[in-house]
Amino acid sequence: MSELAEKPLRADARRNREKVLAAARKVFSEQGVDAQMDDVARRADVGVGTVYRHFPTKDALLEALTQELFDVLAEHARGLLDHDDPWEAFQESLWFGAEKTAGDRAFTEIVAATAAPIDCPGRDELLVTVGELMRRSIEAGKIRPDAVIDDIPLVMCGVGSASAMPHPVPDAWRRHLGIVIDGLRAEAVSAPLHR
Amino acid sequence: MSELAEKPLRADARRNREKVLAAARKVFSEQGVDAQMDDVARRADVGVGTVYRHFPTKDALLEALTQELFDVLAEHARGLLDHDDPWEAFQESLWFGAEKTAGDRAFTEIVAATAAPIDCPGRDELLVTVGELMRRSIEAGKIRPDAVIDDIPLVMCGVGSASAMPHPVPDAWRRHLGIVIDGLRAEAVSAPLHR
Amino acid sequence: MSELAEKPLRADARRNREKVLAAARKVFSEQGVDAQMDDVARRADVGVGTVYRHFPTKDALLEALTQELFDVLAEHARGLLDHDDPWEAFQESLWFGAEKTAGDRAFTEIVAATAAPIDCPGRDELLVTVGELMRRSIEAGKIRPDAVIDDIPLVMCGVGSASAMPHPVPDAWRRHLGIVIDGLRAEAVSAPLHR
Amino acid sequence: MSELAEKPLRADARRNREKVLAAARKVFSEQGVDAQMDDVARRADVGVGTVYRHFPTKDALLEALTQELFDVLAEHARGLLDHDDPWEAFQESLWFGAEKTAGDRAFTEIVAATAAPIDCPGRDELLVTVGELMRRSIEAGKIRPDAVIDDIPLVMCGVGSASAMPHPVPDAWRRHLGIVIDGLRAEAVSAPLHR
DNA sequence: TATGAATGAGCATTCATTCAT
DNA sequence: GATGAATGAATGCTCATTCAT
Repeated sequence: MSELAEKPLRADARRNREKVLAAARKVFSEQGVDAQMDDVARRADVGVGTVYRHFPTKDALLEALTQELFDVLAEHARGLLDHDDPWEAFQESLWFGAEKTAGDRAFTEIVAATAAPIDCPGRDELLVTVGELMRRSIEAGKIRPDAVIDDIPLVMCGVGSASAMPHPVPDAWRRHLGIVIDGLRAEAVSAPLHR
Repeated sequence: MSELAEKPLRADARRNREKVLAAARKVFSEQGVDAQMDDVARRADVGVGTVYRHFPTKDALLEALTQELFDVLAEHARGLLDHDDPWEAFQESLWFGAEKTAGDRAFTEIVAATAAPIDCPGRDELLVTVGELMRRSIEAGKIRPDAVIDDIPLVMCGVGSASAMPHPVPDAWRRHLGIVIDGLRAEAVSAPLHR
Repeated sequence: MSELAEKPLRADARRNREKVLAAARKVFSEQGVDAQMDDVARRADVGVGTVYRHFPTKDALLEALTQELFDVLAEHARGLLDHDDPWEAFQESLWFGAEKTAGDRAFTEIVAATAAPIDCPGRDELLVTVGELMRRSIEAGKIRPDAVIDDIPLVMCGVGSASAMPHPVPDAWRRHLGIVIDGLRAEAVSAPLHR
Repeated sequence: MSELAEKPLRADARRNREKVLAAARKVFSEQGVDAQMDDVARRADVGVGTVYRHFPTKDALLEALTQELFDVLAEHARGLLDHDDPWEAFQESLWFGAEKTAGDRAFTEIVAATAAPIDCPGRDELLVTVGELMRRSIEAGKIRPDAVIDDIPLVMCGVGSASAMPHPVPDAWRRHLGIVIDGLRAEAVSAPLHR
């Protein structure tokens, strides 16, 4: 925890790193991964050079952003492992993830792997944790037994795409998630999946 | 069908147009909208000029591709309007659409509006028809009454993204669609949507 | 007249050649040398191939056009050699040339050599003839003795540019030519040229 | 001079901007407006990107070049407004303009409007000033009373074309201008212009 | 260290010319 | 011969990344 310490980073440097990340979050979330590094720099009110000092490539920046988001989600999900009701916890993990994610164009593009194949470290960790909540919910008879964790990312693509629809409907992603959750309930099974 | 008659097009021209369309279908579906026109030309085994003769801009080509797909789906959906069981018909329209669409990167990017705002004429027509099937299914008590047609495109984004996942699971999209359909059933309602 | 005969050319072929020339005249004179071969073909109501059958390259076509014009001018100038008053004849040759030439963008570009260095056969012949009229006028004491034939082409550039001015003034070229002619008079000499 | 202050521009940036302008001046003046941006960059010994950083489009660069030239001419002409003898001043403005302009292919093409309709801000200002010198000269009985300012640009086309003639004669443009000036004298009038 | 100017490979598009029908 | 579709080199412009100040 301290051995690894990657140079404490001067105070102003850390501040700049944060400014860049914040700007990048906004810019990429609004314009998608095709947004330009110059835009990020401008939004952060620093020179491009500074952006590159902290993140060696555009992909690295995107990865940091993605990682950061996955970390927040994973952290939250881990907290839910202590929840009494796994089904409640599972749902909450989805709602939380959707909330953080809906309307983030870059994130959606990356998750849909539509964008360049950026490594999503943190993704797997999140999925493992949510997968555990899922397993418990299945065990508790709340989720259909044939559901698997890989079903979840696709849901998130739907959620993410909501805000980009031609005629965006507010809360469209909430409707979507609601439907999917209902479809995941044990009672919902009409036929085994993968017909 | 005959009134508009846009010049019958010489036999070889039509053949090339088809070659270009086929190549574009492959290239864009594999690499997404960022694929290059030169790639399309190479794949079609023609010069770029030929691609441009048939489609004045890259966007026009993409639009043609999209339109074409929507047309197939709309046509199919229209045929389903005659089906006895609207719920069966509705499901079939989704399965058909998903089948045609799953794994098509460009289409997914466009539908998720992640890509440049390409006009999707045909999209609305498809939605109107599927919307009608939906309405009838609701009336027949098969689909939850709070479902709306705008819920569908989000599903398709999930379907489309399936093949692009880091560790693609075969039939992932089928599982996804199965779950969503179960979530759309009238019996599935657990709480009104849009909590 | 017959020995040289470059293949009599079938009637329809000759007709096509004329159609192409007429179209090219219009198109290039309106749009300048950057006009496209396809435009010429469309205006002539033939395929590009036909244009190329008669003129192997764009430059050849442009050259034919230019030649044709120079021929008309030279022919006219030759006729003026018989005129009694060389000064009258000289002026007439200029007015005639200007009339034929004013407003012809391509011709002006070529004469101003602004355009690709197209060979102007015929140009020299014209200049020789007009030069002779000039010489006689000088001899007759009408034109300033220090004038030379090379002064004339520059005048024609001014004439040609008139119609392309931002706010074209009708008859602008006539005013220009009038001024220059007055400047060429023997009485006009204020100081030797080429100060 | 200070209010508009368009960012002082770093020393190296200004230097490069000058290098680009100088290169562009040479390249376009030699090869005309069809010269390539890459050529300009190569001549300036910078990357194309640098050219584009300073001038967003080729047209903008051409416009800057043109503007710059017009500014020099207008400035010079304005200085001549103080001259005692308007006729001397008028002539001087023409000689000065011709000197700066002769042999500049791009400028000639633009002035002859042969090239794409580039805005020539500055052109009007120059003409207004020279027009004033002209008016005064007419008033002073030195220039023919029927001359107008619009007669001047045509002269300049002749001047500009001189260096591009097939067999360029040194000082050809001087001869041309000398003739025209003589034609503009009040004594030169033989018949009203625009016969 | 921060800045933003410089770089140049990359890509969409045009158009003279060729050639199959 | 005529047609117009096919070709592909050429060209303007972009943007991730580097580097001088």
